[in-house]
Amino acid sequence: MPTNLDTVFAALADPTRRSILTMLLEDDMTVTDVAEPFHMSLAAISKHLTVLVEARLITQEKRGRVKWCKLEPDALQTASVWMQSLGQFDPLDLDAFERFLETELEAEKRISPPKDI
Amino acid sequence: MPTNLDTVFAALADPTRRSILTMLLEDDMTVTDVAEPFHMSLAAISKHLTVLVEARLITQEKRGRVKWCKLEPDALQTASVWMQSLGQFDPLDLDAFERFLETELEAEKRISPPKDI
DNA sequence: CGCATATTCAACCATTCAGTTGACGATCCC
DNA sequence: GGGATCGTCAACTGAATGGTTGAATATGCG
Repeated sequence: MPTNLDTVFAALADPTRRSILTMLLEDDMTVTDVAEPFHMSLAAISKHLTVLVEARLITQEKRGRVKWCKLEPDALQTASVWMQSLGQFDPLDLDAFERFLETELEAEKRISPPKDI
Repeated sequence: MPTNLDTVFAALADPTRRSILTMLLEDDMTVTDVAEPFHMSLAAISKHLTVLVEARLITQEKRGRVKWCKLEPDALQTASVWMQSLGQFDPLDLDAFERFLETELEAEKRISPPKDI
């Protein structure tokens, strides 16, 4: 019985799925539009999207022939808080947290969406 | 060529490994001590520890016969910042972030260390 | 030295995962 | 109705994962 954290982290462990999430950060997209930049079959992308849905990282809504994919960032928060608890600073200590953010925003810049990360 | 985010998230996707990390949050431990609460072979735990080392989530240092495992939370930060960027709030907006933490600390309480999560 | 402890290695097994291809069900539109 | 498009399903493959057991390697100690 995989827990929520299991599925969320497993979903995030794949670079294709992380790319999809960053693409959806910009806008909602249809399944074929999501698949377009990748060199892999539509079926493969469809499977990736199912993984993201089951991790509750996205939702899908069928309108007519097409299915729209929408980022659902709430599921990230449990995982994010879990990770912060390992970061060994008190999440309520915002001073420590501000220091953490200052040092870590450099690292973020090194991450370049929408390509594979 | 798996990237850092690949290995970090993959490492976090396993509940045994997350349990190990929370145990190490309390104190450094030897390999056999880490293995003790789990119902699985020492070799299995040794493999899990290797995964955590390769994700740079822990370090190991051999002193005499025993090998000490130490939490290395820095590797979490890249991943954590990546997740925050998906959370759609500006990490520098601490007001928004404080609101986020208030609502999410409940969720954290539902996570009970040191058992399997 | 010789034994016990600590950890890893090697080989193996079952399961899951990421991808493919081809067929199929919906839906839109002429 | 009939053709084109959108998306999933089913079956398959190869590789990775999580676990086992038994042997091997270090190291500490009497």
